[in-house]
Amino acid sequence: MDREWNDNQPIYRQLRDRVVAMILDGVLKEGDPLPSVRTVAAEYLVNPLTVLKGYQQLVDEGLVESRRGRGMFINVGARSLLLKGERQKFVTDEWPRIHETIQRLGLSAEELLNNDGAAPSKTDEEKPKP
Amino acid sequence: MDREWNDNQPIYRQLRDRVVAMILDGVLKEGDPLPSVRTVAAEYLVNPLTVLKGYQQLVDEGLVESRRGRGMFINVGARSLLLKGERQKFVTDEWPRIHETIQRLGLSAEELLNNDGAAPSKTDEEKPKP
DNA sequence: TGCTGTGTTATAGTTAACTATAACAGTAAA
DNA sequence: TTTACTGTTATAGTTAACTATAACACAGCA
Repeated sequence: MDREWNDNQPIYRQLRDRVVAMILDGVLKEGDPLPSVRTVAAEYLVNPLTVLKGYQQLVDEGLVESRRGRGMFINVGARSLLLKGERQKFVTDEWPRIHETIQRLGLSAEELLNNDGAAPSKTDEEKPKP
Repeated sequence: MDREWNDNQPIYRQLRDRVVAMILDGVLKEGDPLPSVRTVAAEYLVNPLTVLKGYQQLVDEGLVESRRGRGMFINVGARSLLLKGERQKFVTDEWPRIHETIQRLGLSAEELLNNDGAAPSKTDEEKPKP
């Protein structure tokens, strides 16, 4: 049903990324509680410690506050903090490599960015480098 | 000096990806020998077994042929085989996730395409979702 | 108080990735 | 043959990620 887990990345980081995505998408707002460690562990058939590790990462980043006995809650300013940090990280760390790959494969970055997830255009199959 | 290794991915797969990139870029052509296992291991301060594992992957993909005592050589048709396979993999497996991230961060195509690794443009810092 | 839900810590075991060290096996050239 | 490269296999140890199981600590509510 769900695409579940990606083999390229440790689960705890994928968990962290999901929460980040939910904050950016506005699904989780400041003050909202995160789904409990045990709940998530049960739902995704994962060890509670793995979930905790992902959540701890969020605490370390100042995005989430942990209150023993109560739960974990989104901090105020979490979203704007993320918009700065994640943009920075993406643009300087990830995009350059991605862009390189796109060019190497002879794909058009423009086309990919404008397509809303539609099928890729099937242009030249062979295009030997000069 | 070099960006060396990326922590998100096992070294042997990064090695595999580098060779793939060299093939796509035409740095390594059909029939060319790969740099020897021991050479690479020494140059990158990595265990020979790790290099071998990366190379074996290429053999399994039919991109490279191993000749005991001689070396490892790029197969004929390796590049065109890659152009098909890697494009497919990128467009269907990797790009959707990337595209999602870009939209989530509210990044624009312009921003990404114009920057050649320069500083990101500082547009709207806050842009709450509806 | 007792119960149930939170986060947290402790202990211990498995697997994949990586490492060190060494030996084996084939090719080619001096 | 000897030397010096190749790829390959064997043995064994470390670390990070993940797992199972259990207990501890705190909050809130009946």
